[in-house]
Amino acid sequence: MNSSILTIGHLAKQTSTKVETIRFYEKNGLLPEPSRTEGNYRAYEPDHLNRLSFIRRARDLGFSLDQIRALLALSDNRGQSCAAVDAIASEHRAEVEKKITDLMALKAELDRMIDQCECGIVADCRIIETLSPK
Amino acid sequence: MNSSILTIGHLAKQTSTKVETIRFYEKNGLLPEPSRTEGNYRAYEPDHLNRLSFIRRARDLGFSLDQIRALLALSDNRGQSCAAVDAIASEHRAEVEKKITDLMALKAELDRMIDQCECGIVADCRIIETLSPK
DNA sequence: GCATGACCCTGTAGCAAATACAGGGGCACT
DNA sequence: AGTGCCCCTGTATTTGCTACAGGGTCATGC
Repeated sequence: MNSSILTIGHLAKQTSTKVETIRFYEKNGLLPEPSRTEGNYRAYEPDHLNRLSFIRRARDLGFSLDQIRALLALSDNRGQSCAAVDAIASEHRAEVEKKITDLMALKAELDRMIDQCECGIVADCRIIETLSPK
Repeated sequence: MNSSILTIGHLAKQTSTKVETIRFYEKNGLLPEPSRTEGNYRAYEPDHLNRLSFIRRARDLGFSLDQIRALLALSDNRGQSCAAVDAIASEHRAEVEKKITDLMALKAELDRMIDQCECGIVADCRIIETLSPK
C-alpha cells in the first residue's frame, strides 16, 4: 500500500474542508474523480491535495466556483499567457471594490437611522419611521 | 368597486418589485394574504402597499427577511419600547461593518497578488503561484 | 360576439455554495 | 462478535428570489 494515498477524511482534515464539500467539488467538476479502493472508498493522491488546497485558497479570496474552474484550467496549461488569469483576478477585485463601496454607503444610512433612535416607544421610533413609507 | 384596490401588477409597479417576489413574500409570511376577486385575483388595499414598501426599504438596507419579519411585528405594536428595534438595526450594522472589514482585507490581498503579475506565461504567473500550495 | 393579448393563478425547479441528514456498508480493535 | 468510527449514495435545506409550465381571466378591438 502506498502511504501517500489519502482517504477523504484525511484530505478534509489537511485542507480544513468538510467531507461533504469535497464530494460537492467532485460532483461539480472542480476536483477530478479519484480511483477507489476495494471497499469503494475514494483514494486520493498528492495531486488531489494540491488541487483542493488551490481551490480552498481561491475560495478564501472570494473567487466563485466558476472563476476557480477557469483558473484551474489555466494553471493546467502552463505555457499560455497569463493575461487571462490576470483578467479573472482583476474582475474579481473590481467586484470586491464595488461591494465595499455599496456596503459603506449602506453603513452610512444605517448610522444615520440608528443615531436618531431615542429608544422611547415604537410609535415614536425613528428607525421604524425611516422604514415606513411617506 | 373601490378605486384604491390594487392588482398584484399595480403593487409590483409601485414598489419596483417583481410579481413573483410579492407572492414569495406572502408565502413566507411577510405580507398578509389579501382578499380575492371573483376571478381569484389578489385584491390589495393601501395597507398592503405600505407594508410592501416597508419591506422593500428594509431589504434595500440589507436587512434579512427574518429581521424584517421582526421589525414588522414590532411596528405593529406601537406602544412597545423601541429598544428591540434598535437592537435589530444595530446587530445588522455590526454585520455590515464586519463585512466591510473582511472585504477590505480581501482587497488588500488581491491587490498584492495582482500587482505581482507580469503577464508572461502561466508557468511564471504570480497569481497562480500565490494560489498554489507550498 | 369573439379573438387577441395582457394580465393573473398554482406549483415546481433553478441559482450559489455549501451543509445536513437518512439509511446503509466497511474497517479496525478488543 | 461487538463497538465505534469512518465511508458510501442520494436527497433536502439554507437565502432571496427568479423562471418557467400549463392553465384561467379580463379588457379592448373589430
